[in-house]
Amino acid sequence: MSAKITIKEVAKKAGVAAMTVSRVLNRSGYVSEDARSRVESAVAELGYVPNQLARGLRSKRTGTIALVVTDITNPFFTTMARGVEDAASDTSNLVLFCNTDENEAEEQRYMRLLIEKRVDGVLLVPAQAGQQSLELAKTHGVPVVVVDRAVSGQEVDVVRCDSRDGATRLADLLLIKGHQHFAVLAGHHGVSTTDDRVEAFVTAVKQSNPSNSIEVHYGDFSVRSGHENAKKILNAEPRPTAVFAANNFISIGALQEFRQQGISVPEDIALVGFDDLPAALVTFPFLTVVAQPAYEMGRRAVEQLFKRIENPEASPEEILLPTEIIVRASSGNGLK
Amino acid sequence: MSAKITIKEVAKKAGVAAMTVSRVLNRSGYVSEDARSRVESAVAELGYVPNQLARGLRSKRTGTIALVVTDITNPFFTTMARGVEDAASDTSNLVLFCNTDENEAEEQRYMRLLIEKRVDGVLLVPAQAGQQSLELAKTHGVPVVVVDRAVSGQEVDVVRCDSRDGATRLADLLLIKGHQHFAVLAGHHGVSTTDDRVEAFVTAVKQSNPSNSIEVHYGDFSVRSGHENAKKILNAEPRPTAVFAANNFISIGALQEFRQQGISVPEDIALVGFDDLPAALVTFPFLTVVAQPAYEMGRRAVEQLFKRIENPEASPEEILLPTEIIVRASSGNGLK
DNA sequence: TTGTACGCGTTATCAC
DNA sequence: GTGATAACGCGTACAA
Repeated sequence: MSAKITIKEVAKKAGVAAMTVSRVLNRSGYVSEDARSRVESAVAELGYVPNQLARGLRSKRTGTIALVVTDITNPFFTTMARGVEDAASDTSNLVLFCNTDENEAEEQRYMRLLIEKRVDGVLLVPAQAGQQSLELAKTHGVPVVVVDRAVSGQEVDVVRCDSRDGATRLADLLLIKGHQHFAVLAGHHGVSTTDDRVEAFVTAVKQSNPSNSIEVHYGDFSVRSGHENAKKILNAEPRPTAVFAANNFISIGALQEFRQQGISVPEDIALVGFDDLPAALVTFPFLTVVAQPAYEMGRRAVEQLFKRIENPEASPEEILLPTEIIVRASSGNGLK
Repeated sequence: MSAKITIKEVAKKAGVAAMTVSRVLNRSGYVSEDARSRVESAVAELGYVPNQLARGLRSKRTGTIALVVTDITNPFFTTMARGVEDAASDTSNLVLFCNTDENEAEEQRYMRLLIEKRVDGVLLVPAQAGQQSLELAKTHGVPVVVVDRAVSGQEVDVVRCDSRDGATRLADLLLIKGHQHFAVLAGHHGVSTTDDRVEAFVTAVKQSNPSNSIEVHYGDFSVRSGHENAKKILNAEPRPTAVFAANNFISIGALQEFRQQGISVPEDIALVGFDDLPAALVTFPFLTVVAQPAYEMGRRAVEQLFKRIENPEASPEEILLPTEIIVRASSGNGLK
């Protein structure tokens, strides 16, 4: 247990000043070849590892960013997290991850902890409006990039997909197949992805034919919510023939509920949703979905964060990534 | 953009010394009610957030731990990560996550970065033997708890499941159904979970009847590996009637391959494996598996890490968590 | 109960 | 090219 080696001991061993060691390590300033090689061997011999705490205290850079999501357990966010970590790793940055469970108080608690840690920046999937957390970050000069969801009235970079467009395409798909009675299994009211998807879907359905019926059930982005709201649909009159689930977990919950009740998809009811399941997790690709490029979203968000860190004064950007509609069995062949 | 507030400014505003502010914040030492309340309002008014870098530099505690896994994208590790984060969050600790992709060089690179950051401890799923990383950590006095996999010849805490026991139970299940020709789709040779599972399975099969046939195909814990090795099985002579996949991804790869080739599971071939898929991700629970308590493993590992941090001299413990065998359709009803 | 001096390990600054 | 010095923001040790 070599007592902790500091830069001074390396300096002494190499016969130079601490400052010279620092210059070698950071490739800053001029150092003679001779001194450089002596420092390098001293570092190797002593097994010296610089202390990032001290470094960060002076240089205001910690080499750490944070990813705040609602639940890493959702494969959409897991994939995003992998993209984030890969991109961060390219520049030797490390990533802290936080789960808010869609809870604003938790989000703010984490934000405070992250500010304490002096992270270089934060990637935030806002639990809801995100106002308070964003203010907090701004007050303390911590760069933030919002991911996946939009926020209103905030000057901040956003990397996300166009939920309206995706929802519209799913609606069109179902309308072409002749459906007239729809249901939407939505997430939390007030979250941009929920509101955008619901609004676009409803609009498309109503524009196609004002006498189409459509019921919207809010809940949250969970399997349980999918179950509960699917149950309500089955008792509705007229019973919807096509259902739009606002995310992957809701789709799965609904599918499970339908199966339990002996309702066949797509024969008895068509089902479409947002967010594809990773190919590695699924043996029957079955659900018709709008797939969002989660991995790419993670990478792009990191790139944008680094740009923001480099240039804090640039005006905020909103980056919209393309989605892809993948038609599979669950949307059916249309009404008979 | 309040310039950065320090403890001194809080002190001045409250009319006390910085030290008193520190005492209030850390609830250490005596502080009069009067001073305390003045400090508290000053903190609130200024929106002061302590600097963990400076704090950690003095106190040798950063409130950060790390989780090093092979791939967060594997739901087994995702679930574990959630357990880790929840447990860490209970005591306001933050978690750094790293993906090694089963690569030892990457593992060591991360370990060095984590030492630089002076994390309080590391939870490590060793890519392979883990020797070098563990030595590195020991040299620098960083506590480590090994998770999911065993390591040999190292004095270190380990939290994992009994792979031998699980593999044996799966073998017994298949043997009772009358199978005589087996195949194992294994992971990397040299990883304890691979070796334990293979060895226990082979032993059980051979002990039951020495004339049973069994072929073992090594690869890695990926869907691709499942595909490739499943292909080899189908060409074998005699063709195995029962297959044991060493983890969830291999199971899925094999299942996909069988389906593509028109082979029915379990009618044509029985399939069992390690690691259940989260209920939230699956609409047909189909695979017969040995399920490991990933979430619990994450929590326990954190607890053990904190114990180790508290008491670095205690002798290392190996904690074995129970597994559960879940019998579903994929193991079939036995040979006709 | 409160305050002062000092040091944690590093880098920015300015001299040589 | 290189080094001495101060400073980053806080907590430990001790004194008052």
